[in-house]
Amino acid sequence: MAVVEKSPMQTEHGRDRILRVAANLFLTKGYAETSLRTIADAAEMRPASIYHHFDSKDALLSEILDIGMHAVTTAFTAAREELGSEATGRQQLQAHVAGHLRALFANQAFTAAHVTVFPFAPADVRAASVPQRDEYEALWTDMLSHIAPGLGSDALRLTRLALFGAMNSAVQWFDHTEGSVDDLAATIVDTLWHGLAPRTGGTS
Amino acid sequence: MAVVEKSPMQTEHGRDRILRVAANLFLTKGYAETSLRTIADAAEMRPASIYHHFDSKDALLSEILDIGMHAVTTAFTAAREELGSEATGRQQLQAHVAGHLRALFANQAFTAAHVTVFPFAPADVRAASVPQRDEYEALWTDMLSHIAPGLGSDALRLTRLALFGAMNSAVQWFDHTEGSVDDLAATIVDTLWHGLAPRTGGTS
DNA sequence: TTGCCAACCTAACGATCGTTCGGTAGTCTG
DNA sequence: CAGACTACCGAACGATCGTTAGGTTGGCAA
Repeated sequence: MAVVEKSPMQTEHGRDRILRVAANLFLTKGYAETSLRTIADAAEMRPASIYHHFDSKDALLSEILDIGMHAVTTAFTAAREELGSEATGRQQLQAHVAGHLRALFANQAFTAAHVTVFPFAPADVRAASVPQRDEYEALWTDMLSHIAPGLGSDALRLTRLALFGAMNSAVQWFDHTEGSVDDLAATIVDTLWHGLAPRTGGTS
Repeated sequence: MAVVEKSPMQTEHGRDRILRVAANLFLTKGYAETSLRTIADAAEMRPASIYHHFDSKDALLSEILDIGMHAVTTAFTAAREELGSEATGRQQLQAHVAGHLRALFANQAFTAAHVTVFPFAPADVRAASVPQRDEYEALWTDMLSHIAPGLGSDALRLTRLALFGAMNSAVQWFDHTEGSVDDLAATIVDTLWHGLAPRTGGTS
């Protein structure tokens, strides 16, 4: 599996280590703001050594974005296949939100980098990632249009963007070692499903 | 009567022009990715001239962020004062969403820069903007907690983040010269207010 | 043992960065 | 007219950037 599931042990070597520390630095400091010398320091190497594993700084970022988008796409299709055909719309939504969140927390820097780093990535790198991003976006749009068929195209887009805004920001404040990711998913879905309108006769 | 429009005409000079072109460049290309030479080119100046108006590149960014946050904060309080005390929760929400959106489209680069540029701004600049950001965030949290008193603190935060995600992303796809900003606000509020659940039979 | 190759190193390259210094026009004041 | 001030400019500074050239090392294969 390309998905990084190793714990960040000191035993990690070479290529994988570069990828992990670079992803974290790109996420927290930004792409242009992170120099190869900083990456090399964090990976306990010299800058030149990075070029033994990657063609360029751009290629390194490109691979990081690939890993991240692959992780969430895999999570999405896995959630879909685990759902029975009799699942309600809300159950489908919750399964996919939980899948996205789990992928987000399991591969933090790789997936989260898409939110913050992508917009400012060099044009070449950005262009290479666009098809994967569009594909993932389409998966969500498709699912949402099925479970909420009454929504217009603007409302559909806004719902997706609002949902992504809530999910992706969670990585910045939610402590997944304390709280349950499934509970978080339930809260997100619950809020989005019922809306803000005063509940007339809700249970619990 | 003299025309007092301050549209971004070619007649714009010096300081204001630097601010506007820099804000647009920071928004589209990123802070570190935009050099002072690029800004100077866009403002039809030489790089050294910028230092006649601003102490440093950081100071320039700091002022841009200030302008943007001031615009949305002003829009928020203006919307609140225009509301009568008998306004429903939904009317309050809609007025503030419309205010935020109008401020966003009127000062595009300045306000939008907060979304994309702020996270990677130099630590000093970021620290200087944090209080204003927190203040604006608190305005929304406070309002949301009043119009949806049933929400827990996590749900409240998620609602705010989802709302911001929807509103702030609009700047990237909504054409405010064609569609009405008020209609957009209505769509956002409608979606968030009623939720995704199949509507039972309520009137508009 | 010899040869090879992946992994890493030191040292330096040219380019670009933010910034500074010392000017020069134009305009307003007295 | 002299002086001051605003707005801008040309040219350069040191620092840092991504990148490359040319080693050195250790382990495995034959």
